[in-house]
Amino acid sequence: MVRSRWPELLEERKEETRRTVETLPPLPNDEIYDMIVLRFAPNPDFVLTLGNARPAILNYAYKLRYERLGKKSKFILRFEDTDPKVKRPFIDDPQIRERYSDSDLINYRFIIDDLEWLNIRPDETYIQSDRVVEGVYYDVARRLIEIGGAYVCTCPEDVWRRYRDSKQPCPCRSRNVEENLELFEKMLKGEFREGEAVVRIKTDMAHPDPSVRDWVALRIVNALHPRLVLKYGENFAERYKVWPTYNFAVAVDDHMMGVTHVLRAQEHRINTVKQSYIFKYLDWRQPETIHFGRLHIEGATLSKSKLRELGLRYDDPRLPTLAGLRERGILPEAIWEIMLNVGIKPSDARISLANLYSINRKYLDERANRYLAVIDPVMVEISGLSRDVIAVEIPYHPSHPERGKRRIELRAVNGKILIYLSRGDVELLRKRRKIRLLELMNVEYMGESDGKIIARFLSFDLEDARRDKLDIVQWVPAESNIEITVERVDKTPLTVRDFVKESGLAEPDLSKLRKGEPAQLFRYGFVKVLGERDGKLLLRFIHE
RNA sequence: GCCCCGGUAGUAUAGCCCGGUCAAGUAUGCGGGCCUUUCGAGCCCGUGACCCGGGUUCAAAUCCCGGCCGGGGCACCA
Repeated sequence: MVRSRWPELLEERKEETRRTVETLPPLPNDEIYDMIVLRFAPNPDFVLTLGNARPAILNYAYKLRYERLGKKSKFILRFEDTDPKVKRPFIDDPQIRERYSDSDLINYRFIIDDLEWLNIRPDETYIQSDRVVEGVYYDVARRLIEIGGAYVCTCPEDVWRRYRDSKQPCPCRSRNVEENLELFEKMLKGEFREGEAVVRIKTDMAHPDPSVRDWVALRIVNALHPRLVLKYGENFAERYKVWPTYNFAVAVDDHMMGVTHVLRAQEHRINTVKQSYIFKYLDWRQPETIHFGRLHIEGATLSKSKLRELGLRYDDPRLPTLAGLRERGILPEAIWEIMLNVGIKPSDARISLANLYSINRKYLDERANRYLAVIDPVMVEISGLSRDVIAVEIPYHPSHPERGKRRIELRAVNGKILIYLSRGDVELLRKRRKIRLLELMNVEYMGESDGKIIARFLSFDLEDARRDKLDIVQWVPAESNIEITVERVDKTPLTVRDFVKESGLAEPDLSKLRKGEPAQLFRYGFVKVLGERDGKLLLRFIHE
């Protein structure tokens, strides 16, 4: 459904971002590189959130920026899944698992889907767990050991911590190269258990930040990697118990993949320092690094672990995951615009919903056709008609007459027609006495009888309504209409199981919309079609 | 506690590197008006900010110092 709309979507967004992508400030030292290589490196322990959209979009935006400036540029997607224990790449939801089979572990697939939705298409994709199997990190570790830049440390963790805190080297630091190589091979063969041996990078035991002091490059993890198990089986996965730490894998990969610029969140600042030791030892050029602030969104957390704890489906429309926002009716163009707007400042940014909605509305307004619908309907009888049939033709979109009109017919019996109004508008009618029914006629309030509102026909003429400054309200014919239910995400707190729902009636034409398509209900707001349920059309409220 | 980074209107952002053109631009929000057969969109007007205190200078949002506030890091997580 979304896919069928995608082509035109693409065009529109390109038009929009083209300007802004080019207004991004140049990256440091961009002139010394023939090709600008950027990367987005998520951990597949959950789907992407709005927070991840910042590095994903910004990195990709720079790729586009340089390409448009006639410079070669490349965007790499790299899955950083080197901790099979603490950050297991898995969402344990059988319903989701059914949709994706075999070797495509769902998170990897979902992240690619999220990026595709944002129209981000990586030039290259790598998965670090594959590279572990290829031996990439082990090879570099051996080289570092050989040149004395790394050593195997067999101190118990608490013992080492004491050395570190007192800025003293531990005895392992002075082991010779041969011993270290031998110990490392023993690690790989499984002769040590988790915690018994690690490979450390020799840094500076007096470094002011204790975490920089001889940090761990590889360690033994006593857990099978879910992806390797799925792809190659347990026996195979069993062989890989030595895993690189984040900093080691990143330094190795950034270099081997030719990454020239790293744009990441400021929480990684100290990691740049840690990684610099590897670049120096191996005489590699360290990528230029830009750290931007963290992202917050009004009314939600962007912490993956907290989001997971909520126990909701990853694409629940209340969640600030990209999948959730997509379900909710936020368009990828809006996410792009917000991210480009926020930019690469080092300070944190808090996105307000009003802002997000306003940007989203800009794109939605173009696309969404207009429909008549009433919430909490009240029947109104209008008398005084002299025709038997009253027909109106309402354009689908006020700014796009080329989209055509649909015809709505009302039959009068004994000069009377029946329609529905929203309860709120009935109040308006009582108060103002006279009102205009959108595209239809002007009526006057006469009273009530049998729970029915009685009104009298005044005229068809719009000019009369204008002259008398009548309020214009939407209506639905009593004789032909469909039932609708609207799920209000905006009114549903995360702690509540069921969505707040509103029910009403709409003109029959609304049911022609396909699943996933947006619409605007006059004077109500933008909605998205979810499909039919219990004989009613289920809609999701997006925003006003 | 230690170490980094930051602080422009309600929110986001431009300007800060290379002091004057900034009595600070833009978007959104809010108030008002116009337009429109929607309380949507569009158009117009208005509202509203340089964290505080010192210093340097003829001149500081921009440079320096101190304070305050906010964020991040201090893992065999990423």
